[in-house]
Amino acid sequence: MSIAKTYLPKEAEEKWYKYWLENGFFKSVPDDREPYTIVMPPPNVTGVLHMGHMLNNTIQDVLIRRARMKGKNACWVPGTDHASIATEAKVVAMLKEKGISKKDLSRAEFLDYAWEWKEKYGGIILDQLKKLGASCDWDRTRFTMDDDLSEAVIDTFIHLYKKGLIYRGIRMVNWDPQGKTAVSDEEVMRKEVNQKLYYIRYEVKGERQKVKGDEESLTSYLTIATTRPETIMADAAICVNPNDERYLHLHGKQVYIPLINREIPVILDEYVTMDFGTGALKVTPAHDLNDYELGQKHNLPVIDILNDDGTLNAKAQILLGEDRFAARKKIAVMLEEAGVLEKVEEYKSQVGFSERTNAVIEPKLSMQWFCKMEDMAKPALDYVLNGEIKLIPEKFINTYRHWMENVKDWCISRQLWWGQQIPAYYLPHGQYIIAKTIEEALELANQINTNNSPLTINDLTQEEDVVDTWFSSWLWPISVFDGFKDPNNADINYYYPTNDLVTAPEILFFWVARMIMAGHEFRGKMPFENVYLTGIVRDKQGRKMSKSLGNSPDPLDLIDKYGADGVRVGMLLSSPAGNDLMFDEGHCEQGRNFYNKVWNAFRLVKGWEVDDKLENPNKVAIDWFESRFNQALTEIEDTFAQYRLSEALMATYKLVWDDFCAWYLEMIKPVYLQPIDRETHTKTIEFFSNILKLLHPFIPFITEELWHDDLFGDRKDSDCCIVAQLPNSGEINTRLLADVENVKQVITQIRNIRNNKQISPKEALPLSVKAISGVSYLSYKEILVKLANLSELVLVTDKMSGAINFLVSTDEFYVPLKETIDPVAEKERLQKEKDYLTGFLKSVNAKLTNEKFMANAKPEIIEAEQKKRADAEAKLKIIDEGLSGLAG
RNA sequence: GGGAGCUUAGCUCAGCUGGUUCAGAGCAUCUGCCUUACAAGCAGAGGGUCACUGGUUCGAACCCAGUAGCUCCCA
Repeated sequence: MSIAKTYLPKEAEEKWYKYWLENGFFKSVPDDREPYTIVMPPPNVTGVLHMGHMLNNTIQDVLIRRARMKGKNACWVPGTDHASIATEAKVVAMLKEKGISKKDLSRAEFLDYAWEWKEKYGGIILDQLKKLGASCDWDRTRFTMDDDLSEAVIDTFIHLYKKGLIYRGIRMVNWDPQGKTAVSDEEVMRKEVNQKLYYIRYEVKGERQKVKGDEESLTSYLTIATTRPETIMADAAICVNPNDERYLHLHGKQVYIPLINREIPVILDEYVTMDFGTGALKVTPAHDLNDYELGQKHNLPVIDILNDDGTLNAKAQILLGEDRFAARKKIAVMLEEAGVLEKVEEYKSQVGFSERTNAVIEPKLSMQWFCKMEDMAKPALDYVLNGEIKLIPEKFINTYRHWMENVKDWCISRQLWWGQQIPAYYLPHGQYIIAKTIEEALELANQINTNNSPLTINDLTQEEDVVDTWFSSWLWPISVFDGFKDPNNADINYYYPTNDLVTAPEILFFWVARMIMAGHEFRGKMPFENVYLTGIVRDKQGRKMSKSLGNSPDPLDLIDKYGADGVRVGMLLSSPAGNDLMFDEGHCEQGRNFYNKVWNAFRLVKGWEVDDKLENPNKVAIDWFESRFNQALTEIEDTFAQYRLSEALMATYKLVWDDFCAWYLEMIKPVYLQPIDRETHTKTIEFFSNILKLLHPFIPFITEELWHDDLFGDRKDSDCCIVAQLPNSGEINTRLLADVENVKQVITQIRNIRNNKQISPKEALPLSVKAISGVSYLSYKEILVKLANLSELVLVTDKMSGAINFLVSTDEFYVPLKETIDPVAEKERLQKEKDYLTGFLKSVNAKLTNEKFMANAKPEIIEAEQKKRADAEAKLKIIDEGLSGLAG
């Protein structure tokens, strides 16, 4: 079988992914092996693959493939979450296109449409992950609204309610007027926005008569500054700081709200910042969290002038039905016309946006369901603080702790239909029963029913709201293994707790923390051991990649262009844990170049003819690479253990490109068209096979493709790289490794001489060595002769004059050339080196003659310094000889 | 306003408990090569007052304090 000149990723990717699936290599069932489990953070069903998913899932796939190759029973559970707000918004939009309004549909009808939508589009993102090579156990694919998972959500709700951890109450919530639902604090993104600060005059009651001239007008008006003039109709008071001398005369007064002339009091509270705006704050309890608290304190009425969709209602008295932002513009004009708009300033402030719909969040008072967090947060914090759960990188522990120590109750209700409907049933008089079914609720209701006639099902109405999507996903590591339905089943007992969770720091709180809480609450165990936090994928300018900015490449296009393997390498190359990744297509190119290198190295080896009569001239090279490979294996193992994936990849990259391709293959490569000996050939194939294994987690497709080449002999169907076992590290001959480093330096020096003197690589050069370091260069003669193209290598004991010379370690090398060397330049070079060494020796001596150093430094440090001194002295001696030789 | 973190080569980042020959890598750059595995390549080379200022120490990129700039989180 011959091999193509270039690797064609597309074909290989389709072929091998299919092959892996057919052979069930991704599947996992509990057995005697040690499990290694990852649950995929379920992407949104509405989502399409973006760069963040690419990074996240590449990392998971590398971890899972590696575990599989280490003999563990690797299980990667995929799935999606139902994303209630986002999905509902999509479905509403789709219906709108069909000319259907959600209002005209019953809940059941709407849900039918939603499920239809989910069946059609919900699997797209998972299919896209397959293109990346994700080796998930697809048979385990779960969706947060699957029957079993939904049942788990309802059971959990009931469980927590019974424990007193769920309650209903009026609270100021983050209202999304577009999604028409409350969202949690964590779903509000704050952004700095250019706004306007309106200065509005409120007339002071009983001061009107005095108006004459500017000075007096100061007492007849009170000016406030606000960014939200459309809410003045909801004002309940004006608040000033009691220490503010400017307003002493207003204490106890009343003012009139402009335009509607409603009378409100001036109240005093130190909460008000005197130097912000005018120092007078309009208090609007219904439309601002801080104002609400202030209102509670001062017993102010709550006047809510906004409808659920953000338009003004009858309580506003004016601008009825106008959207809040339209109303803002209009009221500014009205205020201006009324002569009460003093000025308008540009102002930057933080505004909350809904993460799901991007609508500006409206603080709104409403009846919502809450989950108490304090008791659950405590143990969840402990898992992380005592190290049972490791956050990688550790710097996130602080953030985690800060959040858990200041946790607020979780608003879990959403005014939507897509999701699990809250199992609360209202009785005619407003009491409610929490029960799994309406029948159960009815039974319970009749137990407390004081009426003579028993209640019927028709008397009960179920709560309209659904629970927050996170109230499903916090159960994910348990529910995907049916840990609620069947708490003692084989899967949950085997796979739980899972090993690693790979996710983004942005959801450390509202997902990771809550999973830990749920894990503790429902299993008494943490849900995972390690949390690997990836960074945000940003563009070259450091901007977060997003659809709206249009700065994100389509991952599938990238795969098309560079191959899945290339993109995987590209994602991993510059992504240390927890650090943002400045994505650059150049990295994917580097990835492609890398697997291309592997491909070509393979072509070289494959092209060799074997001659059984030949002796093996490459024993040293083989021994060296074997040691080097084992050394690299240890390093790679170590970096993986620390979850430094980009470093592990780089170490592998260098082992393959530098050590194997650039050095080893060059050392053993036969002269063109000449055959190679059997032993070297066999060994090299063995090395190559190990390299493929080591590379597989990073570049699974090309390694599988090469694995099946007949160079490796016949393979059974099940003999695949994906399930091959990683080699164990063998002996490392450190002496040999160190010697070869010297030999490589010698070769580099000679190549340098060629470069400088314009000598062709084809012209063989003689080399003499005066060695005192103990390296036996003759044992590396084959390598030196071949890679430096030497005509001879001789050991000498005397200095050679008139030859180009260089030092490696403390050994002196001479290349006699016909061409005479320039004594001036040579002298300069030696003098420079001498100056440097003299300085260096001086600093070493300074340490060694320093009593405190000798007293405090560890013995091995002192020893090292002594060796430095000896080496420097030896080198100086050689250089001095060279200098005096030139002088003479 | 509160909290956390960052600042090392042109770029992206390593640098473990302060101490191996003078701070490392990859990419990019420069020089020379179409040397029959690979120009998606080969062989070389250059490039850093470790943000700044002080302090601790025999010794500081690393520890401490302050300054400046940046990022994130919370309000």
